[in-house]
Amino acid sequence: MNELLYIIEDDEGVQEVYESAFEDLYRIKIFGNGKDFFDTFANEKPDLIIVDIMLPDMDGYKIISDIRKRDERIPIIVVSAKTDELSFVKGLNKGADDYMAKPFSIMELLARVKAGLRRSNLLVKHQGDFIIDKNNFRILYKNTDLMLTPKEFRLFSYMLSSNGRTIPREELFREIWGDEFIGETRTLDMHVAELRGKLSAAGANNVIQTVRGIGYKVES
Amino acid sequence: MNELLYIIEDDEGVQEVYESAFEDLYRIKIFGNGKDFFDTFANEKPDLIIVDIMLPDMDGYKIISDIRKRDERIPIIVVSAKTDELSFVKGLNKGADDYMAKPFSIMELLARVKAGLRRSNLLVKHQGDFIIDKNNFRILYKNTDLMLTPKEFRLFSYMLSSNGRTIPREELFREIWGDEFIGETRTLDMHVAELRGKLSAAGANNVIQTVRGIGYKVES
DNA sequence: AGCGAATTGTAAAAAAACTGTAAGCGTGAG
DNA sequence: CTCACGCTTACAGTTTTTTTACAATTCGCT
Repeated sequence: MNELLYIIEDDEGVQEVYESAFEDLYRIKIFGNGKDFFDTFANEKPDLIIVDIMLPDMDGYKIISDIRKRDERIPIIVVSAKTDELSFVKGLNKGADDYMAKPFSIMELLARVKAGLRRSNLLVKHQGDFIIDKNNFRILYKNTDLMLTPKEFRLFSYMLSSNGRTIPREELFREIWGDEFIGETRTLDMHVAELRGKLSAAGANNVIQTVRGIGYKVES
Repeated sequence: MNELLYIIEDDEGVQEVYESAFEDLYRIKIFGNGKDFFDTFANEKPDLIIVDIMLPDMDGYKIISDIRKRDERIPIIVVSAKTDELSFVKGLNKGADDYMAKPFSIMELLARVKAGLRRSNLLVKHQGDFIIDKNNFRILYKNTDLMLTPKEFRLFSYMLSSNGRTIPREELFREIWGDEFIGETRTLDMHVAELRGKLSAAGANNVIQTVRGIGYKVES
């Protein structure tokens, strides 16, 4: 559900800063050098990449252009301890989208990352006839707003994002309700009923199917 | 490679100041009046324009709006010897991006120009009918200063700058109040109420919409 | 096919959460 | 001192979420 960030940074102190900053907000993987990064990058693409320019085994600029050779659009944020503009300009010319000087504030970091994700349109996701608009916490079905409440929004976007897989009730509880695991109650069913109501009101029928004994499934 | 600046300024003494200030940094062309400027402007577009408001043959304001008719995005910096705020406000409303009072320091000039070339760092930002003036911590709506307090200014400029996105309350707390995130209090609502009051007093209605359970949204 | 337990759907009521607004307090600048 | 500003408290009006209670459905088993 959360966006996945790759961070290339060798300083362990700074690594910790990243970890605490993104905790609970995004999923992150931190690489201490360029090689580890590219090994993983070959198999899995993140939603955004943060690169420190000064690295032990590889030039940060080279990393940026290598990333760009393999992928045109993933947002890249350059980070550098150098205060001079030149190093940033160079990074931007290699294909980075944004830059930050060390030391940076957590707030600034979060803002940049969010901006990067927005730019790449990740906050608006198309899923069949549905559009999940995380900017405005709405879900549209063929251009009509389903007018979901916050909980419904979270529930249904989770369902939509799990391509046709049957999602166990337990998983939904865990994801949407978290630890406050609710024992015996019809809460989930109620929300599903609400969703079904709003869906069919918008002309979308049989979107949420129940898989008895397991959970629910959303046709992709 | 160097950026090209056009400067409209009749005073020869001031012209020399510009020349020495920009020497080696940017290419500049200085015009003593509006006619010369537009003759050249028809054929070649600069990266930034500096306009003195008091000119012999033509009203500086008229120049600004004429430029804007022909080009939407070239940054324009207004310069005036008038110390009153009104002339600047007028310039901004005609489409200028920034302003400077004479006499100005070379450093200030360079900073403004640099900021202008890098639109993102501009101290004056146009956002729909609003003008965010970070020089003086004001926000203008169609010629009128909203007279915001510092906190209101920070809050509303943040809201304005997030193009139509729904901003969660949490984010507003984080951005405006920082880490002193106190649990439940109506502080944010109060400031929003204040803002709404001042907005509608200025004739701007329904600018801040509340998105229940999430936060607020400012229509783009 | 019929029965019963487990599971799911639904309506209504209850509880909780959320927002707007009024009133008042403390503080610091002028 | 007085006033503007930022914040808090209290409460009312709504909306959202959960609970309760019961109906309906499914499935294994005889």
